[in-house]
Amino acid sequence: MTTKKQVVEEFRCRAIRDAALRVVGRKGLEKATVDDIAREAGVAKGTLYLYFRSRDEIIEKTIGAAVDDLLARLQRAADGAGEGPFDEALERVLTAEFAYFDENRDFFRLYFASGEYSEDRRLRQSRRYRLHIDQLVGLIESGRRRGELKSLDSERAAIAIAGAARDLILRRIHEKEPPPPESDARFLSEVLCSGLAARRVEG
Amino acid sequence: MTTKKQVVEEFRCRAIRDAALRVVGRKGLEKATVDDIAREAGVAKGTLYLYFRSRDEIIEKTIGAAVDDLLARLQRAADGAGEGPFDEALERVLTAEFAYFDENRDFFRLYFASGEYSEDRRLRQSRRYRLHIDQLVGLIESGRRRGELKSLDSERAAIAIAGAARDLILRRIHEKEPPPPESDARFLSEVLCSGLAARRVEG
Amino acid sequence: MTTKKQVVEEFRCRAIRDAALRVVGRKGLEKATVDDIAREAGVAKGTLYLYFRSRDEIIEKTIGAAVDDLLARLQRAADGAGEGPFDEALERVLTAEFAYFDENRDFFRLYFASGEYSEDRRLRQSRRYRLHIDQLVGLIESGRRRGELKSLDSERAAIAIAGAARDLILRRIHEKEPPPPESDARFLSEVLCSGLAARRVEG
Amino acid sequence: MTTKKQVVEEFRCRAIRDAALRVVGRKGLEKATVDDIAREAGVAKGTLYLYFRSRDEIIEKTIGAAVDDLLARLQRAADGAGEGPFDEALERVLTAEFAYFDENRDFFRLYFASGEYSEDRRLRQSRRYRLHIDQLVGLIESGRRRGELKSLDSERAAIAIAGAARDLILRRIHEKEPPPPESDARFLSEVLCSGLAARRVEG
DNA sequence: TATGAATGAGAATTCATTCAT
DNA sequence: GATGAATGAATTCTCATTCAT
Repeated sequence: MTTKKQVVEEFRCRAIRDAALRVVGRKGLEKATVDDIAREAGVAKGTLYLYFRSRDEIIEKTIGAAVDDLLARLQRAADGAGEGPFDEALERVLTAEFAYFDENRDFFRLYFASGEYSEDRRLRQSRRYRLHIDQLVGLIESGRRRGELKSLDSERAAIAIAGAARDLILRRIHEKEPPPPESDARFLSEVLCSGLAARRVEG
Repeated sequence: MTTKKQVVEEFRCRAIRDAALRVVGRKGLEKATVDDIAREAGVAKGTLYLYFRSRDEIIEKTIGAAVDDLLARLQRAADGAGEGPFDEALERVLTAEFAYFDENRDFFRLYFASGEYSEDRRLRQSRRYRLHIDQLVGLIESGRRRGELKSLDSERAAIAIAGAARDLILRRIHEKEPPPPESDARFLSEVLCSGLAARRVEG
Repeated sequence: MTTKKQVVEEFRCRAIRDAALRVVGRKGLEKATVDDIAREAGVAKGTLYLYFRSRDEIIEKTIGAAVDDLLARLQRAADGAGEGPFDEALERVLTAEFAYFDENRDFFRLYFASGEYSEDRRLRQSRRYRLHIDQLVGLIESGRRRGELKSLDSERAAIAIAGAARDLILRRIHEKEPPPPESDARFLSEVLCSGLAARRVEG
Repeated sequence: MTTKKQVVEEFRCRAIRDAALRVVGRKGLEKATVDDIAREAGVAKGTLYLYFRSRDEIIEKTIGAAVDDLLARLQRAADGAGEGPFDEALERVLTAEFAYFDENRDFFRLYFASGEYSEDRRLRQSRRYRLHIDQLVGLIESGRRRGELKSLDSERAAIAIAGAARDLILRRIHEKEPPPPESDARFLSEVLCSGLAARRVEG
């Protein structure tokens, strides 16, 4: 059973993480101070330490929860696309990803900031990146099983897709008026599926 | 004429930047202290301030010089590939990029770290990113002029290529025994040129 | 209403200023470090920064508060002397000034130290000096209105009085056994009122 | 005999002191760095240490030489006035003092800065202040011997005169268009000789 | 539980002094 | 003698963490 205590605890934790997300989005990962987060959350500094062991844990869990959230969305997009052809499924997943970043610039900044090197953090975060990659691998594998795709190293392909998407997101963020998410998603999906090369009739 | 003083100055600056590069690679962008850098460079803390105005300037210039170095290498790879077919030129550029990161794990870490969000820093660094993108745009445009490539938004394509390469580099770094640079380069070049989809005879 | 928080804040600020006063008295204006002041105040260094923005602000406010304190005392002395003859009023003001410095050697040192040249500091402090001068001008003007004094440039006179008093204070500080404040006050008051010249019957 | 070496040495020392005087006048006693002084003097930093043992010695000797210079001028003014009546002699000395400061704003700043508290410095400088006071004492005593002045504590009087003059100088410095030196000198001389009080026929 | 004042280790920066050239 | 690059101790300021209320 979930006690009232646990409910309150979870509520507070989320409020703090949300505040941290906003502050990190605004000031960057290392520049976000515990003071900033407490003020943004509307609680006293000491309170943070009732729910988290350290500043690092706040940052860690904030990034973790945000990435989990993104992955869940992408998963839903991929799942819903379960049976359709690969290129449409991919397009849908990418659209979900682009749209998510458009809605969450703060999150985006944090997401990229989280790439900042730190041996410890990277190791702890890499599990999430793996999940993201595994989603894409699953999508590719299922396309291959249906004969839609070439036989290829699906993990390498997944990584390439994730990276290409990431940089397109970066561009979207910097642009005053980014194209609709669907546009970038279709573009990338097409390049990836049919390539850049002009079609030649296969001998 | 280049005076002796200027030579010494440039030499010292480079030594300090090299030290900073190693320290940042080891400890991360924000964790690298002025003490660390001085110790690594084998000079006194005050000496750093003879050549740089502040810690921030050291970091800035270190990243800048390293990225310039990479871009110059990539440019050489692309230039040398001037006349060849697009897929080979792309492969050569990507090989150069992958090889560079293999040789410079420290730099790699710094390069990704430099993605850390900071409005100021990002803006100042973005010029270099643009140069990288422009290189790829040039490559694509020349492929298109020769009729090798479809008509497409070459900037979007360049960004996607850069991102895909970046994440493959990431994987290389994490792997104990990454495949040779040529392998990843050929893989990505092929995916990008001819797409993931199984070949179907058109119409 | 004055909240408890404000009371505590004011109390702490005063304690820090008092500590700063002692340290500056002991070590001089520029030699007084933040560490010194914190130690003297019996608080941690960081605490100072909860109440003051910078070392400079501590010094500034410390001098300012001390001078305000002196001016208030002198004003009380001058006010109390409101109706009496000029020479007695002046004597009372000077006695108050001398006595104040006797009680506050530290302050005295700081007061003179505050003369240290610094365009900014001087300008900010000059308001207080003006108040001091204005007090004396008021005293002189009221003496003139009562026909006790010659018609003269009362501001120049006030400045001369302030300066003369200052240097007598300096001497008091250096002497092992200075004469009672009343003695110097009477001396200066007499010189200023009736002059150094032997009396001649005016033809 | 004065060797060439000594001539060069004295020349260099003076050049450095002059530079120090200007820098201190511009930046204040504690803010004037060895770098500043060397740059102003047009020599290398190390050179300063060939002629002075430390920064402190430079400051010390600079102040000392400047004050000696002033005292010599005042002495000349007082000497020249040897036989005249006291009030005229005093007026001449004060005129010389005011004029000197008008010509040397940098010096003035330094002179006041030198009042900055520092037990050591004060003691070393006090000899010069004594000389200044002794000059005035001499002037007063000679006036008394001629029956021009009341019988009074001539040292106290000398100190009061010095202080009054100092603050009038301060005012001159701050004013855009100070009155001619003679004006302030006459004013102060008159106040001091015949007092502020309206003349009453002595019963 | 919640608070927020206090802490103090740690970071960046300055500058008097030295010393190899 | 003269130089000025190099030094590193000393200084100011920041901020994660604690703890008495």
